[in-house]
Amino acid sequence: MTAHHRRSADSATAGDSAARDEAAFLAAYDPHAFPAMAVTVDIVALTLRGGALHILLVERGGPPFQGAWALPGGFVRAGQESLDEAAARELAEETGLDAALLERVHLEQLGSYGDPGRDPRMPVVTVAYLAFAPDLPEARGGGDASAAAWVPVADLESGAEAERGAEPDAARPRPQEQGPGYGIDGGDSVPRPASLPLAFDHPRIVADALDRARAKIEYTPLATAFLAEEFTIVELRGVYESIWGSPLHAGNFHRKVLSVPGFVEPTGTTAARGGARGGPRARLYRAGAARLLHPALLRPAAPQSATSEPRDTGKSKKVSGNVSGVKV
Amino acid sequence: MTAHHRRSADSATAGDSAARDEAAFLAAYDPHAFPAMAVTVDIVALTLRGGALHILLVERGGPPFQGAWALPGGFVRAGQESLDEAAARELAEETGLDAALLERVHLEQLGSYGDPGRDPRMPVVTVAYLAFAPDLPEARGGGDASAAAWVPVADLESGAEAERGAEPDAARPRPQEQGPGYGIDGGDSVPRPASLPLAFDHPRIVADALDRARAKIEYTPLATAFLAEEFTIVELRGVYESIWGSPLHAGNFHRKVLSVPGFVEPTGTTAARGGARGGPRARLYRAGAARLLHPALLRPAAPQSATSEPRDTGKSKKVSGNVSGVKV
DNA sequence: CGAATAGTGTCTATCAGACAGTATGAA
DNA sequence: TTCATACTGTCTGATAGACACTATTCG
Repeated sequence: MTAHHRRSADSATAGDSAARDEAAFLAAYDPHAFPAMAVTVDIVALTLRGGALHILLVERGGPPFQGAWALPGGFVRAGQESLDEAAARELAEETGLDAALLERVHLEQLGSYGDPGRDPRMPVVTVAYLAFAPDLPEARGGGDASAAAWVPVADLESGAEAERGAEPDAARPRPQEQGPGYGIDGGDSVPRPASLPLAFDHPRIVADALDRARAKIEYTPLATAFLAEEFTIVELRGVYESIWGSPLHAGNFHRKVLSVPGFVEPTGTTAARGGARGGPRARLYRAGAARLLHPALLRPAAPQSATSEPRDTGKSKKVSGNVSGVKV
Repeated sequence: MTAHHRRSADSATAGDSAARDEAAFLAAYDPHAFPAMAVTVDIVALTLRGGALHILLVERGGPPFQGAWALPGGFVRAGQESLDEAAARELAEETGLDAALLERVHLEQLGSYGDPGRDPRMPVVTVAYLAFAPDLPEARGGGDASAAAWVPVADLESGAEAERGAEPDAARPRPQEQGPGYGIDGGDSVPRPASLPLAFDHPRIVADALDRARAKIEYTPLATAFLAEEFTIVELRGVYESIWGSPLHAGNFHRKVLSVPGFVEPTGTTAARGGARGGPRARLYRAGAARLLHPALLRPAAPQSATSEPRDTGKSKKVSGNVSGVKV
């Protein structure tokens, strides 16, 4: 990490190795001796609206990829903020949330992307972040002309109507109540590239983010980050079904959640109403203290194709072997 | 991500929004309109030597942190290589391996670190990588004066004798055959910062890498990356015991490994000799085709402290909430 | 031979999933 | 009253872990 390497930096002070005073070294130090490139953060912010998984996107106002959708993000303020801080700042700017609501958002680093040519203008490394948010008010955009909107994730992965327009949320048939909320990508777990025209390499970042999200709610209680402070087990099941894209057995899910220590804790109260067409009032729960689920809530096994190769979080490859399609 | 943001870039061509020709846009484009910072890759390369987990480190030849150990790494060649390629290149340079051996190394991205002040010279973002390697020949160093060596991970996490010297592998009591190889950090899963003086924020990177490694071998067959092409079940168990730091039940482990489809496949041959002090010749196996283990080989449950909070891979936090000690 | 080791059989507690059953409350 | 719904009971198959046992081979 950093610049501890014998190349440019240390060789610049090569004959100077006896200088024990690091302060003096740093005072005489020339930061421009290092190669530099642009560093940005990009946020894959997910939320549930009307039982369907949505992602926060912005519309590009200028080239390249003018008119296409892109992940919200921006430059890291070098030397002034950490990567985590930059991501939190960008998310706040883009959503227009106040501190109270942002408090409930889960934000974690997803990975970095730096292929040459991923931005046609110049070399850029982006550090992608993944955010889980409860249902938020409409995005306000960054304050200038660019539009920010919550877009159904299904529109990104369902190939079809993506081509025609890609207008903000309001301009398309909102899947507000489209029956059960599950069905992100039909359930097959092989990550497909997004088909709605996303700028840059954002399709891959989104695909990686969804993989991570699907895996993360297996062994952490982060599914609760999509819900209000108090929620019912049925609502929690809806989160899993929306993100995994497949229905779960109501009874078994209920018992399983209650059996995992620290996952949820009862509030003692019940929902104001029963189900839409009758039924008892569901009990309300809060998120528990556990940071990890033991035992985990494993996804229903994907229809495995002999040699399993379903979910995987994080890119990986064999070094210098053109294995698995990654050129080295 | 990238530089799709309304700040410097797009505003530089603000009145120009009718310019549909992206080629023309890019020709007239000034890359220096973007803020830039240094980007490096750092490698946490792990291997097993004599039943103990080792990490590849280099000794710093100049300030800052002169004389301290650091992770091998270097600058990303902006625009010329991907992050993965940069990591593979640095690993090859540092280990002096030829392509044939590098072929067997597993390399994956770990995460990025960019706190302000992590390098006293200037702002640097590093993209950390995690590598699993079979027992490799002695590191050769980068070709110049800096020393590169495989250091027992126990020396980093065991507080004690770390202070006194931190010489390369040969200069200290080699734990070549120190009984069973398990015992990285005594078994408690709370990640402690490394105590051998590592430069920069490398202690945290190493801690994150070990967490990732311990989790990764649970649900992937990557433990085989630490072994030769053909191996016995007992050797495979040694990998798990060394990385998890606790002994496993030999019989149950044996049956479990063979029951996971695609984990290992028999070669039909047996080892040349039986155990050191007698016993049948063990059968030899190759790595199978599976990329994920189904079901997974879960770690023995850590002695949980009521509200479990053991293993966790990947940094995470609540936005703008000073929760979990991460300052925002 | 004696002892250590590779590998297997068996028992038990736990867990996931299927199914059925009960009580509640909106229409 | 009807019927969808929240929640619980029970059974079955799979799995993890503990223990015992056999067979092999080095010293």
